[in-house]
Amino acid sequence: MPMDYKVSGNDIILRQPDFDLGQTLDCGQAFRWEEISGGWQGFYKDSFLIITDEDKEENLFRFHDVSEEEFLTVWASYFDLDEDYGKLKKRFSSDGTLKEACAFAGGIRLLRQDSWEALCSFLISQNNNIPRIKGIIKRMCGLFGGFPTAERLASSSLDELAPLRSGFRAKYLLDAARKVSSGEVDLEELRKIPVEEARECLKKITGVGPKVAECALLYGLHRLEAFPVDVWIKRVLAEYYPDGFPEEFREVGGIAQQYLFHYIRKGR
DNA sequence: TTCCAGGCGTATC
DNA sequence: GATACGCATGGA
Repeated sequence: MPMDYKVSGNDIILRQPDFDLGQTLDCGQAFRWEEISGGWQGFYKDSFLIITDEDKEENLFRFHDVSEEEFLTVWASYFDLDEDYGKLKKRFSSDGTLKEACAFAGGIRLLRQDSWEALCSFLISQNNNIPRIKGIIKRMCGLFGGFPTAERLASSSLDELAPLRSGFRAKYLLDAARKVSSGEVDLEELRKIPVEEARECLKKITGVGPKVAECALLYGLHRLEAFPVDVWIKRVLAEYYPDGFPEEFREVGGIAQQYLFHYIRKGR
């Protein structure tokens, strides 16, 4: 499916069905986006973006002050524009619950986030709520002048992280920073190896259990077979899938999970 | 005031 | 291997 976009002055105009900014950027997968008039602003690594709805009827979006090269090399990947979500949703529609979830919020896309940032984000997410997760990450970026690299974080102390008010999670961040910066956990390598091995490798980090490992795999490494189960997904599984989640969707279970998560929280 | 939040480490059985 | 409890913080 060729990408449908054009250059407009300093901006890029994209035509993209199956894409809703709020549903995608505020559904608990990424925590560095904030709503502005007509759209959203946020970061991928150090790249800043303002993206607005250009024409909702026509599925048009405006990427502000973005060169064609930056659009193609950074944002097209970040927003997963190569994936045909229409086709995915069609596939999911053979299941009644998933059909409902996709009908409720069919504009969700699975972002291809930075692996290190996603790992940190979901370490912070544990036993926490979304507004506070955002607050902690915002304070972290403020403290370090952008999202800190693993190396930078590894060279800091618990005292330095105190202003984050991240509670017991601060020590987890430091352990992750040490193991990633030393190469003991090689995040990029985890894209290639069998998912079960990648899971076990991530769990070497203190504070990474089953849930955080799945989130790091899905949101940071785009391992679509990862299926994070939190309290909300537990409710979905208990209520709608008492015999287990359908095996036929397992290879893209992470995307299905994203629709279901949003649906159970906001959709009924 | 008490409960809960995209859990995990530890102790105990 | 299963289950119970504490953990930092702050909003509801």
